[in-house]
Amino acid sequence: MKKPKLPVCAKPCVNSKKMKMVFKLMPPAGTILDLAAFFDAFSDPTRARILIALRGARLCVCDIAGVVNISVSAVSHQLRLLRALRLVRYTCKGRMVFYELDDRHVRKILDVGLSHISERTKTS
Amino acid sequence: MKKPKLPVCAKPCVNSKKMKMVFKLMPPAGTILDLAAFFDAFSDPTRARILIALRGARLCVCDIAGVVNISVSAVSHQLRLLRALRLVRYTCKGRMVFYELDDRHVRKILDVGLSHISERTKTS
DNA sequence: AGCATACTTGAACAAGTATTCACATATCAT
DNA sequence: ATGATATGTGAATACTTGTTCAAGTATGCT
Repeated sequence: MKKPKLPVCAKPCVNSKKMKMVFKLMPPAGTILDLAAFFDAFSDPTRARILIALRGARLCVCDIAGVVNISVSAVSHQLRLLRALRLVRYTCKGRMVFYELDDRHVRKILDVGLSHISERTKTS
Repeated sequence: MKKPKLPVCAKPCVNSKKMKMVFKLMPPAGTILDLAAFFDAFSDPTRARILIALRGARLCVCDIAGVVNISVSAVSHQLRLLRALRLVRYTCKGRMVFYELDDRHVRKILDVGLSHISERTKTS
């Protein structure tokens, strides 16, 4: 009777100690989803333009539309998302609504992103 | 004969000096597109998990699939995108390919994003 | 009150994309 | 060489999403 082979793991490369260690470092699923949603706010060119514009000054919806060169409606839709994710804050003055970046993280992310881009274009 | 009214701007709120000033601060269109594409890499939950996993250690495709709990094929497709955007680097060891984060910006962005999330969840 | 302005919102369509499946390539073991 | 392992890739499908259009709220002006 042939001695049965030792049960070889179907995928020798997986289940390594390293993998388990990394797995333990992973944040909970909810955190990852929030993180992805947070970055998603920056991932659309229109929203990126809006955020960069707001990095320069506090602006009303109308001015944002002008700077970004897109319809007021489209801006409003995007601002709704940015509001929900707490990337922007707003204050009402009569019928006008002024938007600004919500906190330092947003500005920091924009800065790091922009410097990443400028370094990339320099080296390639 | 009635004196004609001064030509009032159709939208009084636009064309303000502030808007023009902000407009001049805007980076060129290409830069914005690159920036959005860069953040887009972080905006998918799967890619976010991959990047966070790689923040913990250098991993082969198989291990990434294990940690992220998704098919190897799906991981490979995402890695292709991450490679194209230069967010990850790889080195071959035989038939295995090890991936790691490409530069400090990527790690920094993940860190700032995670701290944004943790502060948000604390205050709300 | 009546009208214009500033902004918001819901529905619908178009465009983009993440995953799956099947197959291809390449390396290692026997 | 043969088979198994590790990864890459093209096509197809299902899902997501950004913009537009039309209509709705709310504030200010005369």
